[in-house]
Order: sequence, then C-alpha cells, then structure tokens
Amino acid sequence: MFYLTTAIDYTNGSPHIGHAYEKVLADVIARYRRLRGDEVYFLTGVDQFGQKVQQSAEKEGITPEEFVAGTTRKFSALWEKLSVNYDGWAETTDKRHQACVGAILTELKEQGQLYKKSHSGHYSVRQEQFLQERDRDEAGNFGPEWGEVVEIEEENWYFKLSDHTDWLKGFLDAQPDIIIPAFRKSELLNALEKNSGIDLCISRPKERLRWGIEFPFDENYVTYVWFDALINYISFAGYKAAPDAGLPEFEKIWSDRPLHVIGKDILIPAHGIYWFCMLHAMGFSDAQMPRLLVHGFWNGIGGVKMSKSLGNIVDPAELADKFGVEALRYFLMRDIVTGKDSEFDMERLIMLYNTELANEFGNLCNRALNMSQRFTESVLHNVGPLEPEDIAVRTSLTESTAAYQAAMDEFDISKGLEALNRHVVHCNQYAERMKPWELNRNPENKDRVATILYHFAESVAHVAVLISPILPEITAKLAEQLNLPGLTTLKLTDLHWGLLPDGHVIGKPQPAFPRIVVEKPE
RNA sequence: CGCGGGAUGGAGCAGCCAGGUAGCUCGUCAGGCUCAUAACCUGAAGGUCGUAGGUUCAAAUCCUACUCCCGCAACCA
Repeated sequence: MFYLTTAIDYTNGSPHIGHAYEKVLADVIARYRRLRGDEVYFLTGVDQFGQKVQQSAEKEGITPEEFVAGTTRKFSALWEKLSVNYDGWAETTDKRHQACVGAILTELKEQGQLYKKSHSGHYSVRQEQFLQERDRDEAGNFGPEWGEVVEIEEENWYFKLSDHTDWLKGFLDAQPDIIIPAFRKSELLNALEKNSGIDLCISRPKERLRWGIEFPFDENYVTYVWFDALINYISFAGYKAAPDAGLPEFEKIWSDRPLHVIGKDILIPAHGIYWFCMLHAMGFSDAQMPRLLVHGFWNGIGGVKMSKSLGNIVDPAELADKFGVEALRYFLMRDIVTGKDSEFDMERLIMLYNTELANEFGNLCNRALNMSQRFTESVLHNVGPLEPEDIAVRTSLTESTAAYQAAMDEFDISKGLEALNRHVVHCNQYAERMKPWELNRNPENKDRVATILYHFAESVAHVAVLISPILPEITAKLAEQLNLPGLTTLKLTDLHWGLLPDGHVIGKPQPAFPRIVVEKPE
C-alpha cells in the first residue's frame, strides 16, 4: 500500500494558493501511483485546535466548534472544486483522533517518556505565549507588539525528545532519500546538531488554552497542537483504533514507507524532529519511518512573500472559477520545480495553458479528430506500410513516456509534463512534414493519409492517459471524443501502441482546451 | 565566521549531485502553411552561466574566497 498524506491545514482562515498547491501535488502523486498500478491511500484534512483558533472564535463571538466548522467547510469545498480526491479525511476534533492522542500520551507516560517540570520565562499576555530572547528588539526590550510582558512560572508536561535525537541523527545519515529534496536534510541535521538536548513541552495549562485535547491523566492540561496534529497521520490510518471505528486497518495502510507531503516551513522542527522522535518513542522501526516530500512556496511577483498586508494574496477558488480547474492545476504543477519556490504570475498561468494545452496539445487533438472525421469518415486505420517518420513518432512516444515516468517517480511533475509536451510538439512537426491535408487531395494517397492520422490519434490517446494525474477531467473528455471509454481506466503497463483498434470509429471532435481570452485594459 | 537556498541571452526557468562544444518557455525579427481553438511549422538575432582565484586535456557543473538577493533560527499553524 502506498500511503500518502499532506499537512493538515490550520483552520484559522481561508485557504490560499499554497494550501491548494500542496493538495493538488499530493493528489497528482496519488493519481500517478494509481496509474502505475499501486494501491493508494491518500489522507488529508484539517488541524482545528490551538490558540489562534480559540482567539479567532472569541473575536467573532462564537464557539471554537462553530468557528472551525465554518473554516473546515471552506477547505473541503475547495478540494472538491479542484478535483482533489482523498480517501481519508482528518479532522483533529474527531473523537477517534482524540482517543488516539490520549492513548499515545498514556502509553508514553507509562514508558517514562513524559515528565512534568516547571518553567519560568517572559510571557506575553496579549499573544498568550512565552517569548524567546530573539523576540527582543535591538534595544533588548520586548516591543509593543507583545503587549504586557510578565515573568511567570508554569508547570508543564514534557516529552523526552532528547532521548531520541541521537537515534535520529544516525537514522537521517543512513537514509539517502528520506527527505526530498536532499538539501533539506543537511539543513535538518544542522538544526539537530545545534539544538539537541532540549525536550519538548507538550502541554498547555487550561487557564491559558482550553481549545485542545485534554490530557488523559491530568485534567488541568490540554495537548500542544503540534503534538496532537502530527498524530493525525496515524490516528486516521487506524492506529490503536477500535475495530468498529470506521477507520482503515493500520497494518495495511502503514505497510510500506509512507510519504508525507509538507511545506518547507514545517520541516524543522515539527516533522523533521518532533514527528520522527515521536514515532520512534512509540516503537516504530526505521523501516516504518515516513519519507518527507518538502515542497516550496508560491511567492508573489518579484519574489516577495504573499501576505494580506501586501494585498498580493490569490484565492484559488476564484482562480478556478475564472480560468478553470484544468488551467489552475496545470499551472500549479507546471511552473514550479518540486521542492523549490516559484512566483505566482497570472499571466504565466494563462500563457502556459494557452500555449501548451490549447495551442499545442489541443491543436494535436483537433488535428487527429478533425482530419479523421473529414478525410476518413471518422474511421481509424492501423495500416502500413510505415515510413521512417512514422517510426520516429513511435520512438518519440516511447522516449517521452519513459522520461515522464522517470520524472514522475521522482515527484518532478513539471519535468514529467515537459516530457509529454516534447511528444506533442514532435507530432505537430510530423504533421507539418507529412501534410496529410495535401496528400488527401489525391485519392491514391488514401492509405498513407490514414496511417498518418492514426499516429495522431494514437498519440492523443497515450498522452490523454499520461496527463490524467494532472488533468483528470480531460482524459474523460478525450476518451469520449475518441469514443474509447476504456481509456480512463488504463494503467501505465497497458500503454502499448495500438490502443485504438483498426477500424475504430471515433466520436465528435470538440475543443478540449478552449483558449483563455483576456481583454486587455486600455 | 549561525543555517539553508538563489545569482544562467529582454522576462521566467532547467542543466550542477555522477565535468566534455549552453537548453526550454515567453518576447523580438523574418519566412512558410491552412487540417486546426487568430492555433501550427521553419529560420534568425540575443548569454565572458554574480566576481576573483584554483583543480583538470576540459568547469555553468568540482574546490576556495568574496559580493548581492531571499528564507529560516525549536513552546504562534
């Protein structure tokens, strides 16, 4: 079983383009692995507890339950709109999750992994958090943004993180590709080196935070959100679940090494340190440790961070409505190298869709279907003899498919799409050289025209399947136009030359990728 | 000396890990075609690959130093 998860989004606000990117990326990987023939379980969801949610709810004068119900709906509605098809949905307020967190806490305490100690420090009443030395301004004071700062002493529960950091270092050293991309690992190892010996405070006194999972053995405390949130990856996979809980069977889900798709902001310390150590403390073996696929961020134009104050935030739902889900998904996968940052430029979204989908691939679809309709009465003939140019088309397809697969296996979606595009361009060049529209003027060339058109149609069928992880709707559309419904259920291993049988009658051609037309403001 | 990333023709990027005549998309200029969604195809101009050294027969790629930009630095997601 290939188990993959995303970070669960914090339900303190509306989803932005970064949320959408991560979920679409995970969805594409899930769909690709299914295409490869793997059994896949895809989990995503929302993180609902914590201080910020409590504060936001108070501000609106509603309960945290009501507040998260509203924001959660925004996320799930967006995933539906963007064709993000998950198998499991994680909400941390789910009783089953809370029970799992409680069970883990109890077990860790019994194993002596938890202890209580008192900590004193500078505390911001307004922000409801302890302040660090780095929070001081140049003058060495805590600035006005923190409000009233008092020195308080507080008792809390700690997890013996330091017991596991030596193991973690060794583990990370021994694993070449546990963290993708590789440079993130050195960053993580450096961070570990510098901060080992520190334990993790995993509780919050109820006086200052009520919105959390109560400690099973100490009713005065709730669980620190990260400790609770990370557990979603196993709780919703059925870890320590009751048989009738309606959750999957854990051993089945967590059989191979799972993949966590996360953003670069939550690698250190949350996933790279806390989560690995937590799993280790729970008795997970090295072979059971998940891989982390760490993606980059979409910045605004000019490389500046997107933020509300700069007003350069883009709403993914709005984009999908305006340009279509296809264009958005394609852009999000095409214009970024997995692991790196990129700039979100609406003009590039339009350009890439219009160029690569509408003009190049769309044109090829049209050529295949339209000419077949006009020149061969919609009947495809898989006849010979083959000319070198025809062989070259087949070779190009084979090479593109292999390159696509290699790239997709490494989660490099952009490179995979580029590989598909190479074949599409090859086909358009082939069209220009063969000029079937000219050949068709002479009835003697009937067979030759049919052979050429078959190469177009067959190429379209292959690309339609290969692009399906990124553009699932398109595959169905093209399957219909090609009159080959089976196309949507094909696996990679089914992709041999001859998907379209000799004598096959195609359907009615229709533009699969209508161009995006923008009126230029004068 | 905190850590990491980046600097490649007008714009945005790939290539670097496993050195071997600099590649992609857009834009610009010229041409061709008409099957097609004002789409497609061909050709051209444009780069001392941040700077300075080093290793090598050979460096965008490896090593050293430096400059500039961005992000992060553990109890806020």
